[in-house]
Amino acid sequence: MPQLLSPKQVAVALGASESSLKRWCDQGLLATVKTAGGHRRIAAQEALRFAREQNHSVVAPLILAMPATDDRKSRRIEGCAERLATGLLANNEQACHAIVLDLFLKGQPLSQIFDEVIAVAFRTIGEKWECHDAEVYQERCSCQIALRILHELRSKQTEPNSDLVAIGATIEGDQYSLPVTMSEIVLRSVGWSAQLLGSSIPFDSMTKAIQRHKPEMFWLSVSFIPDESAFISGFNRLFEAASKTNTAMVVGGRALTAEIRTRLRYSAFCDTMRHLEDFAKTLRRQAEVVPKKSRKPRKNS
Amino acid sequence: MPQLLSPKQVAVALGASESSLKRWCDQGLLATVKTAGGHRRIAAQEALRFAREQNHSVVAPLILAMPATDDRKSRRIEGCAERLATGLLANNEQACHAIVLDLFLKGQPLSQIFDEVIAVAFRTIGEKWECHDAEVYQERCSCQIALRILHELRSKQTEPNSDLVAIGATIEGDQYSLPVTMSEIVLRSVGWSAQLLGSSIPFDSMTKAIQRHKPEMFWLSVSFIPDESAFISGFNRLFEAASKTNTAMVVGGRALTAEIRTRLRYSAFCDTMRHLEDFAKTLRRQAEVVPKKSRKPRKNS
DNA sequence: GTCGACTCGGGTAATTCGGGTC
DNA sequence: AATGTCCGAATTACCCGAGTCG
Repeated sequence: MPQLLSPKQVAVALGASESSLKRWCDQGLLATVKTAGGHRRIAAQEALRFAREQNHSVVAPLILAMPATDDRKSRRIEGCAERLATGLLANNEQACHAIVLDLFLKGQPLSQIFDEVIAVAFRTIGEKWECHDAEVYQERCSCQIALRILHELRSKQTEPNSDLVAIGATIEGDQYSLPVTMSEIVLRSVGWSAQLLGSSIPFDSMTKAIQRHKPEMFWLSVSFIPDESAFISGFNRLFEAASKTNTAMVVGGRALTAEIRTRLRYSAFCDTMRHLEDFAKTLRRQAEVVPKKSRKPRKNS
Repeated sequence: MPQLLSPKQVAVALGASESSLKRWCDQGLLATVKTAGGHRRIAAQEALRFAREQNHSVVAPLILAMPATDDRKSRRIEGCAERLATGLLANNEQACHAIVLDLFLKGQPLSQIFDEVIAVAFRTIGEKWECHDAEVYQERCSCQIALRILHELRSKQTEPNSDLVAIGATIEGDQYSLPVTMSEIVLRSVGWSAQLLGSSIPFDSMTKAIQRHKPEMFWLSVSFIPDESAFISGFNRLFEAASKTNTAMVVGGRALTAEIRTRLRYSAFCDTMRHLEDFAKTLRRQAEVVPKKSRKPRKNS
């Protein structure tokens, strides 16, 4: 059975307006089938044929070529993770781009896209890797693609001008930059001036950063712990330093097992990006009620 | 994914009249696609390319995905490295962005921007770090900013559709992603379908990638060598595998001292991005003379 | 059955076409 | 030789109230 697309989907795929598409259909340039109610439906293959024939270069052939950009799947967030994982492993950057950007433009909260699509996709890839169904380089390559997508999302955010500053990092030896980058974007999306230091930062340097910038929040994404005892002592020293500047310490990451957490001191532990988002919102509201130090006046309030 | 612009949009972006634009398109100076009704559509990347190489510096209000330019400062490449280093250390992302993108827009070759501005700036930062004038986190943070700038540059390149494939990576334990990312962009700028696997890839997995994709080139950026003898033996095994698929092995990076190089086998060693660019051009010309395997016919020849 | 998002027709304003001239 | 302006016809984009889809 042929894949049927709505006029709008084909329109965005071809980079044309819906009206133009309508005309083209009525002129017979594009074969359509009609629903009982008279709505046009275009077969994916037909759209591709038309694209090649007339336009020769399509804006987003991926939307047409990708499996099941059917209404149900593309609109709902479920299924996207699966399609993203497939796209990443196939090294189909355009398709991956389209999936995530679509969700973003549809108004899905970033935290949800990260938790339910990107994180899930990488969990899938990780499982495949463990079963030797995927190569190391595929996983790394997927990270590169995801990182580029994240950077694009970030560039679409409004520049934060809040006086609430958050600083984030990963610990020395932890090279997983994806989660910590997602955290930065989520924090920026809820009005924080979030600033990612980068991956693999020694605790000493984090301390320096806290002392120098006195942020309202410091977040640490921990995906890998090279030396557990060194981590615990280093982290707790960092917590001490953060207390002195009234900096909330937030931690997260899959390497923080319950067992390790019992030996850490922190302001909040976040399992997901949504948790982080909620905590950041709470903290912001509180800060607005109790202004501190040299707070600048806000725009309209 | 490639954004299509109308002739008028491009005309105002370039500060020319629509008629001139029409003529340029018909002359073949600007690649266009046509709608079903015969209207021209120009890819944003194509317009950017044209602006860079022909219409240099006559770009007025490129509000189309490029930041406003500052003629005074950005004209000469000298001094930019210094300003970039200052901007990076001050964590002034916008300024850094403007410096690099201005040079790009003015038509500076990417290889030159990388060699003479970005690399120099990071050398400066490295020196400051050694003198304890800069913190580790500042260096890492600078890398984050630079990476975002590189990703933006990459997104402005025309999508490679060459059948010359290059694959790149850094070795396991080498986390310096800046140089290898710059290499990818340079290769793409001279018509290669360059594909970065990522950082810290085991030799075994590189071998798999070569065997699976049979690229015309494999490049390795080596900024750090955890284990010298393991590196040498691993690399030479990789070279063997590459020979079997007729893949040119290109290496570069500051960790490759003359002493180590004597114990390696490779097709080319590149000290700078310009070297890499020149080598890639040479290889491409050769490949065009001696077409291989299932080479597709090129557009007009 | 409700509901939000989408699509239907059709009408109108804005662009773009090709070509000719300045 | 190259650019900018002007023209009638054709094409495209945007808008609206009613109806359909999921």
